[in-house]
Amino acid sequence: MASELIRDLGSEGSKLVSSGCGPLLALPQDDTRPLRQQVFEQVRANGQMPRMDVARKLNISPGSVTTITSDLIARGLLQEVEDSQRGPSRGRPPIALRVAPQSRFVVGMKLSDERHTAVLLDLAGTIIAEAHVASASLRQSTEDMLTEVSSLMDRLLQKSGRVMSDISAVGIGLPGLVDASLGIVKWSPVMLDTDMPLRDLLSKTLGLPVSLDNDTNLLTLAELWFGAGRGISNFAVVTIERGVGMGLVLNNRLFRGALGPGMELGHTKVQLDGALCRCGQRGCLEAYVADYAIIREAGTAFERDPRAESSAVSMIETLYDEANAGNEAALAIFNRAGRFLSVGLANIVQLFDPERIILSGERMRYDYLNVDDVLSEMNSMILPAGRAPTPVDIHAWGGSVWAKGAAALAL
Amino acid sequence: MASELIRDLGSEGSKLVSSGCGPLLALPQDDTRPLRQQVFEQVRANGQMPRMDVARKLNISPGSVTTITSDLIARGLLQEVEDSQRGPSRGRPPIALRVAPQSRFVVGMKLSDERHTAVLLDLAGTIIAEAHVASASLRQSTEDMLTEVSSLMDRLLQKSGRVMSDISAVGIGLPGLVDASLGIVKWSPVMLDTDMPLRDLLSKTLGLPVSLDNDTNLLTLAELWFGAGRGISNFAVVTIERGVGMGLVLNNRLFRGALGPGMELGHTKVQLDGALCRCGQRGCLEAYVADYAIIREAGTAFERDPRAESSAVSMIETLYDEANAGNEAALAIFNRAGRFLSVGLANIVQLFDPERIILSGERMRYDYLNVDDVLSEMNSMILPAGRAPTPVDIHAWGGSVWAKGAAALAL
DNA sequence: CACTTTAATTCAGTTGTCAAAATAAATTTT
DNA sequence: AAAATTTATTTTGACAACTGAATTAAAGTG
Repeated sequence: MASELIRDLGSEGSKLVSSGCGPLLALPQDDTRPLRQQVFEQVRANGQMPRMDVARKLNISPGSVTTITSDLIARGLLQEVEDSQRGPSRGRPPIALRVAPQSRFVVGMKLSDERHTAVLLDLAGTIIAEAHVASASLRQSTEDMLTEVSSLMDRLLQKSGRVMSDISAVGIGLPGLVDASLGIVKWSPVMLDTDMPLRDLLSKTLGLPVSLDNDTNLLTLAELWFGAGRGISNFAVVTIERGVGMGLVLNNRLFRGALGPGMELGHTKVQLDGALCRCGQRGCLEAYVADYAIIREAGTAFERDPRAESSAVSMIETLYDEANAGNEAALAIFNRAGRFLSVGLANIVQLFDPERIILSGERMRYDYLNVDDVLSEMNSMILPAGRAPTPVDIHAWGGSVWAKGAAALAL
Repeated sequence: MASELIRDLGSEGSKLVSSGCGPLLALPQDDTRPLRQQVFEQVRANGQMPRMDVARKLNISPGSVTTITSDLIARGLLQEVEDSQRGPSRGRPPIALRVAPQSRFVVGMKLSDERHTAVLLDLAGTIIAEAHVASASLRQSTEDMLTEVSSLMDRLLQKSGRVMSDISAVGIGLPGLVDASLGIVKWSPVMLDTDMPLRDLLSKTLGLPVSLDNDTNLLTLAELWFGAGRGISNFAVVTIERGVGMGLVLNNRLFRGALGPGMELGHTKVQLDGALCRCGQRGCLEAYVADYAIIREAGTAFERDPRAESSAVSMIETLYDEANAGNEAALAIFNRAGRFLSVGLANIVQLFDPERIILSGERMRYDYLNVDDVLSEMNSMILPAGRAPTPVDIHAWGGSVWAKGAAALAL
């Protein structure tokens, strides 16, 4: 049985003569963006920079920069900065370039079960306007979703005083399993339908190009574009919300995984035959760290009916207050969750060796789990002991961050 | 304390106006190999292919292919295939191209504590010759190592009838922590010295360009170039030998991690406060799956002195025989190791979502751990349950595979 | 034998980039 | 103040890489 699977790699020598060697690079992998775009991205990344700096940074000749930038300026994508204040220096003063703020706009949206958020950004990444709309119900039909997105868009345009034709692209994120390349929502907690080609539907409804992705990936993109991930090539973003999610940036690009719905840190196993997870399996990280896990523990410890309390959040807050007041049992619950989180983070470090880990989520959550303890425990679990500890950032975000990531997706 | 770490990402909006957005692409990362090399790699990957196919595959004009290939042929790197047998078809028959087998050679070496292996390959990846030399002692001084490598090279040249100047490059792999980009051996079980710039020393000794890397990465490269990894963009290679290691290919390229010595699957935690690992921590995967862990268990179960047996391998073999003979305790030991291996593999899938996992190691090892059980258990731990199971290949390799990977490194 | 089909080559033309010279705008030196 | 220096940008001619269309080559088909 099993031995049929086993092939002997060493004995293939004779076949190789005709079959070649080396990776079968399936893709022409045109990673080389045209220089025009590189120049534009360079200017956007720096906010503003003079032509010579662009030339030096990209290792191209100043002449090329002049050619390219004059073209970009003519198209209205870049503009020269007037003031360009600078200290006393010799030589002709450099004229900084920046992305023309009013040239194009993109919209980012985040759909959730409570309310949808949208932001309008210019190409420089500045927020021009923001709008919200409450979602009618926890789970919606596709049609209702399209309607709500439309009305959200209308409200955003109205607030900003722009019209539809000012918008170049829309990025949209929602929880669940999303195939970003095909634009299909395989399953989402906010949608009734499954396997829905939502991107194309939205694109037709709005009359604009739409990008679609998972909300965790969006948050990762937001960190890459606007947050602590800028300038870092490899990092992981861990979110703790209802579940535990992860986004990964490798080589300055969001890594979406190869086969499936992406990375599921929450269902990484941290204990064989461990606590029962809502996914039905045992020992998942989520079964120790997520809010329902904490509530479950509290219910056992204090014999409370989980359904007696009004909401999960308030229940955890009550528990947290008790822990702070010196209740040993409550404290133990949070400590245990923190220790398992340490395991999960340490495993990420062992497997990926990222330059940095960014913990992202509601501020509250990190107060619950004692951050310092989690980090020191995580570092104690990493080998070799002597290595420089992987830095961990903690970002508590406002509601619009997801939407900003969605806009980045569109850009 | 902790709260100082916490920044509010959402409130940074005002600063962004001048600081730009988008990833700070620090790297000029000129990923665009010259077209000449792309054509060559295409031909090498396919073994042989006519010019028109190259043009179609790379989306370049046939004219360019003619220009480039005639140049490559003139340099002796490519040659036309005479016979080019083909079925009846209309039109001018294509003339296939292949890598000229005798044009250049590379050498791959694998250093270990028992013996060193070297292979001589031509540019098409065919093994021309193979040589071994026993290593004098388990751990060596750098000087002794250089001497041994030299004599290994001499023996290889003698066997193949080539001279030093026929060789273009050398790739060398050894266990331990290796910084491949700097060519420095930070620590290795086969070397006495640490932080040794072995690559440059070897390069000076041999008078050839040398590449150096960790042996697990080498094995991964071997899979990418010659094995099951060809044509797959994202996969993981898991090795079970003395420890448990992993190599990762992302986007057709070996991923070496960002900060440290790379990926350490063996010290991934699969159990909080679990079994003691030789690294001093608890709950490492290695502490359940590695041979010393199995021996330790056997010692406890049967009250055998681990030092009484002659060698670890023979002890495990004895235990395996007993398990097959129906000894419940022995069987339980292997089953437990297998279950923890399942956890480790499932975690890789959850975090990376690779297209495929390749288990690589001595054939024996996989007979011990019941492969079918491990795989089905692994799949049962992956979410969502409905997804297509990640295929797992098992490769038992001969001794020269590592060395072939080293040669790939050189190519 | 003319015609079709496919592969490979030739060649004029386009494109993108660079190196070097020229120009511009400031500061420092004389 | 004029000249020299320094740095940024633009202009220019040259070059190398690649393309597209036409051409040649080598087979099969009717």
